[in-house]
Amino acid sequence: MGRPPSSDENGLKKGPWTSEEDEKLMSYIQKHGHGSWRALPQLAGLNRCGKSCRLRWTNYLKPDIKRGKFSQEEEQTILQLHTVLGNKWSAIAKHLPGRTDNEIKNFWNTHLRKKLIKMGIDPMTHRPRTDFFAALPQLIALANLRQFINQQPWDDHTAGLQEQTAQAANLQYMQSLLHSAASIAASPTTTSSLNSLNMDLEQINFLSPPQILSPSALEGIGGIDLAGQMSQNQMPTFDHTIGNINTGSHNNIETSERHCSEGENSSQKRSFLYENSLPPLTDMAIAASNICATISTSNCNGVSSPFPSWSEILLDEELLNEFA
DNA sequence: AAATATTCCAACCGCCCGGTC
DNA sequence: TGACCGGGCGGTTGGAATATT
Repeated sequence: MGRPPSSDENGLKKGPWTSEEDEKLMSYIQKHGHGSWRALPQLAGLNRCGKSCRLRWTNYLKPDIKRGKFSQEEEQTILQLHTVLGNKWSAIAKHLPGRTDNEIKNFWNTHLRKKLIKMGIDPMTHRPRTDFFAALPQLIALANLRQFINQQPWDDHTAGLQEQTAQAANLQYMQSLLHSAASIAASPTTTSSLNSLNMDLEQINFLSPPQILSPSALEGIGGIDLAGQMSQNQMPTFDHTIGNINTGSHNNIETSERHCSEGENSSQKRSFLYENSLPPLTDMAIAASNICATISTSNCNGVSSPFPSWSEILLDEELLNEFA
């Protein structure tokens, strides 16, 4: 692993360390301490630069280094510290005995960062991502879950359970909507103020359940051909056998798009939906705001919904406190 | 079974900062 | 005061290992 063996312009070796080199470095430092890193290689009989020796020692050879998988506690600690410290890996490492900054940095980049993105959280701000599209699969899935629950032939014994489940689904659905909306409102880069957001939200009540989002309902939103990109079989479904929601994951979207014809700006549109190619958050916030505007001029005036409007949800103090 | 893609992580790179002269 | 040096730091690279097609 790492780099191929090579040497720099001074003839100093680069690349992976051999066990012989490790042994030389360790025995020298154990006897004399590292002292001046620049002088160390010559004194220890190593054909390496001092910097390389220092990195090898601090990241790998130091006796108190803990190796292996990160525990749940360590993971939580890193997440919490990253919220406060950002990419200050050495500062974070000080709170994790035995872990090096390099190891923490790698763990962040390979695991935690991706994990947060999958959860719809911006890894840099630790806030929910400020776009509707990131939350769209979850929103659609929750809407469909609700419909699924309502359509089931429940008997008297399960009616109570149905009601509770439906309430839970409603609550979760509204919470997701609220999160998305609040993120946009909180974004310093978005152009829509809370007032205009409320206005927009009132006008997109048609998205409230129990109406199920179909590809045709999504067609044309914000000039983005979602219907073409999310084919019917990628729409969220409820897995009856294991009780899981198939949200029509980003991977599904990506796969389905390979079979779609490439329309104008299709690659640009596609990038909107990719989990791992995140567009700038500012763009997404503006796009979301544009979508609201587009919807408000083109859809469902006067459609009544048994559910509270988004603005009603937003203005509900009790709910706000609960979700705060 | 082979080809291809993705993940992982040790090691390197280059910038920056503080200490010394 | 500015040049130099040592060391620390975050970001990036690239190849082995592993997973997927």
